Amino acid sequence: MKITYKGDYALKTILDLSIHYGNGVIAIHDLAKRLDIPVKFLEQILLELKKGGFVESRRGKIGGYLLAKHPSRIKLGEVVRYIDGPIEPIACVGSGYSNCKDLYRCVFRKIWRDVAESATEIVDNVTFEDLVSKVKSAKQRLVYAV
Amino acid sequence: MKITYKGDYALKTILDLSIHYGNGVIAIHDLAKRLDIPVKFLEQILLELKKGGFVESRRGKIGGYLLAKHPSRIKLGEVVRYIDGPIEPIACVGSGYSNCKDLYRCVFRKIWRDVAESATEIVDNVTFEDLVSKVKSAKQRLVYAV
DNA sequence: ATAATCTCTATTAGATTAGTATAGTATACA
DNA sequence: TGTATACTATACTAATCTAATAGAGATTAT
Repeated sequence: MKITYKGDYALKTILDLSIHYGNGVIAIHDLAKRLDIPVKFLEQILLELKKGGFVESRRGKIGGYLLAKHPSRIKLGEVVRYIDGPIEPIACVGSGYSNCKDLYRCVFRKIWRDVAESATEIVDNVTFEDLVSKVKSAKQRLVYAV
Repeated sequence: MKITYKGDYALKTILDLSIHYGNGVIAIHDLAKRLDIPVKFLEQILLELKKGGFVESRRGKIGGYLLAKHPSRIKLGEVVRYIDGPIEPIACVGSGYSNCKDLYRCVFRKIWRDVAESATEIVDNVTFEDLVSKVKSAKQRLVYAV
């Protein structure tokens, strides 16, 4: 399991769209500015997120992007798996490897599977709605702190 | 957290040496044959494991490698961290990032830390002695099965 | 001496990743 | 109906990482 730079920003993109959920579309230009990454790079991320069914787009002059479903219906784990692949420390955990040749590997596999399961349990138990409320309460604390 | 090919074989190397613990040194040639990887590649792995204090070596004609400590005193997690780096899904979990600039990142960081902690708990709770006994009982089952 | 073994560093080939470039297509609106 | 603005799609590049190879050297039993 490795979250890439692209994956990291895919998550931040969805979080941003979650925060602005219900306010219509958001232009990629604004999104890129807030996330502080190149527009062209973000384009690729958004295209991939669209293919994955996480976001929708409107073309044309007042076009932009918006979430394809309510933030409460998008799990953190789903997005991670879609962008950065299976949540496993090594590529031998999933099915298709059950008849592994060497005993050594098998001894480790059980452990990697445990690790993958515990990680999955964590990230599949967090929705973007949860994250939005965390962002909001963090902002709240900031206000009081000042 | 990503176990590389090299890391995978570093673990298998230590497991092999654990199985043969107490029988003196093992020549790299034999090890490479059992693990089925190029000798030259294994050399680098062993050199690194030596630097990490996991194995010792004897030079000269009847030289070879052996574990530097008893298999019960080597945790799986130690070796993983030494060869493949910190057990984190993304490089923003450890200390040194506590003053992160953007709120977005902070919201995710807590989760990546949770993931890292649960993975660490698993791999730090397994010693190579444990793995050896698993290998042995697996072999036992094989015998009975035939 | 010499053969067998470990030591050390450099190099290469391929894959992955972040980022850039460019030529489109769709739509609102004057 | 023209045009500005936005999304679509694919190709390309530079940097980094990884697996693997190469070769010269150091140590030790016999």
